[in-house]
Amino acid sequence: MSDQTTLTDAVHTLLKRAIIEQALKPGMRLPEDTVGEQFGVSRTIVRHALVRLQNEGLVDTRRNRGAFVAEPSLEEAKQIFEVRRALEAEVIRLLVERMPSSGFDQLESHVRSEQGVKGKDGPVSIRLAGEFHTLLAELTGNAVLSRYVSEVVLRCSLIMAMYAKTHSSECAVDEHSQVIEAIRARDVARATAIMNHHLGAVAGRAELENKPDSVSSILSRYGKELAS
Amino acid sequence: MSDQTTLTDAVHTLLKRAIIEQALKPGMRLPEDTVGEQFGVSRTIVRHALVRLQNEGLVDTRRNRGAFVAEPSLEEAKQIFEVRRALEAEVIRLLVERMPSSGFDQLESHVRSEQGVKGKDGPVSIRLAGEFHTLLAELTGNAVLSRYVSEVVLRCSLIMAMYAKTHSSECAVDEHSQVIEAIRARDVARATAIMNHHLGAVAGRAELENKPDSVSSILSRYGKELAS
DNA sequence: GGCAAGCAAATTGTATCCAATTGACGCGAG
DNA sequence: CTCGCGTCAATTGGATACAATTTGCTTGCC
Repeated sequence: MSDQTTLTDAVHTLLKRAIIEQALKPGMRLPEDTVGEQFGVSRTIVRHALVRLQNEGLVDTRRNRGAFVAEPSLEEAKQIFEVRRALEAEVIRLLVERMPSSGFDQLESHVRSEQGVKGKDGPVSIRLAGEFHTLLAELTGNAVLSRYVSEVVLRCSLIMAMYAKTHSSECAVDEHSQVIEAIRARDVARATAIMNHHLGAVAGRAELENKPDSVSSILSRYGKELAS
Repeated sequence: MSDQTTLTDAVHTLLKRAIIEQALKPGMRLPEDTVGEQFGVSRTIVRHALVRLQNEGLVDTRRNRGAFVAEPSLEEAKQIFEVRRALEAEVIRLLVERMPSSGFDQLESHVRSEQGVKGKDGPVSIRLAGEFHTLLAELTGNAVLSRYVSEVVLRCSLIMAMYAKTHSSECAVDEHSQVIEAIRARDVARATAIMNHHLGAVAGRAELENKPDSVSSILSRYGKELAS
């Protein structure tokens, strides 16, 4: 997968990183030829990359209008967090049951990386916070689960980019350590509780900000009057 | 989504149906221009559809080699069932909590459809059995969850196509009814237990059939002798 | 008879080209 | 002054053409 280095993969990866690091902000347009000439490839490539990003829920495309960085509505955000909670609970259950031998080392090493950028709210911090969860999922050895977790984590990054003022990474790192410890102690209930609290805090921080809901979701409540 | 009727969507849908109904069997090649001229569209469209199918795990593509209907290994199959169990457990939890008003009617109506084709092991039976689970997921109102369930259900259909002699739909229909009843009674534990048993039976049936494993996975056990 | 090198066919990877749809601007009527 | 309509630029949707890579087969050599 990684060495299957077609141009489409490269563009896809770059765009993905640009989106989750908030270089490309939600709602921003992504014209195919602009992106294409930026990377020095043709529209065909960009198009394929955009199709994949759309499947991952990171961009929305509207027919004959173009692609935009996705703007998840609050409703969508809730759904994503709901799924994420369920998936990560499964991850924890599996890890308590069968954490690979080098697993804890990798996790602790990652947490140290996170602590290394503690305080800075830059893009690196955001990416690392997400990658902790992705790493956790990969350690289950279940590629399907890992892919899904990766997707929802990325979309959550996008949500935080929209609805949270700051990523507040300091509490996250602590909770990451606590999760590791609970898993090491084979305490499913505690690990799940911490994880739920962790995600709940993140989700709550997002929802408390009274950012305007997406336009389409607002108008959908008024559209019925014109439906006849 | 449905009225965004681009050609890519159409081809994607058709190929998907052809695969899960086993008209296209696992391992079968899907050359872009063959498929293209079959549907009367250009390779561009087919390629987009194939990219999407690959993301859904229904086809494998190898660089400069082409696309093949996926042949999930037993390992992959186990992973998919693992994720499916977790996702469907979440579906049940959510439905017990917030089943929409017309939900039970839709479910019972669907089960009646399934009973209508009872006994026939044709493609229709396979599709309906899967759609029950998809419908269940859609009733949660969570589009993300619904999409993931839909994906794993489809991949499970593919797995059954490879590893199970018959789809044995008669027990499935019964268990579907039992799940509905348990949800109606708001009994999460029972509903989950039935669902796990249901999926376990399906998975077990797949593994007990000693169908040949995928070629690469078989040969990997013999390759060592020639490896030097 | 088996094996390696090389050639030819098939298939994908990428770029370019034409057509169709959309949004915006400007003009004129009320 | 505002609203509706027509034209036009911009952008995507789709098809075709060319290049690169792989595969299988043929051929010649050992």
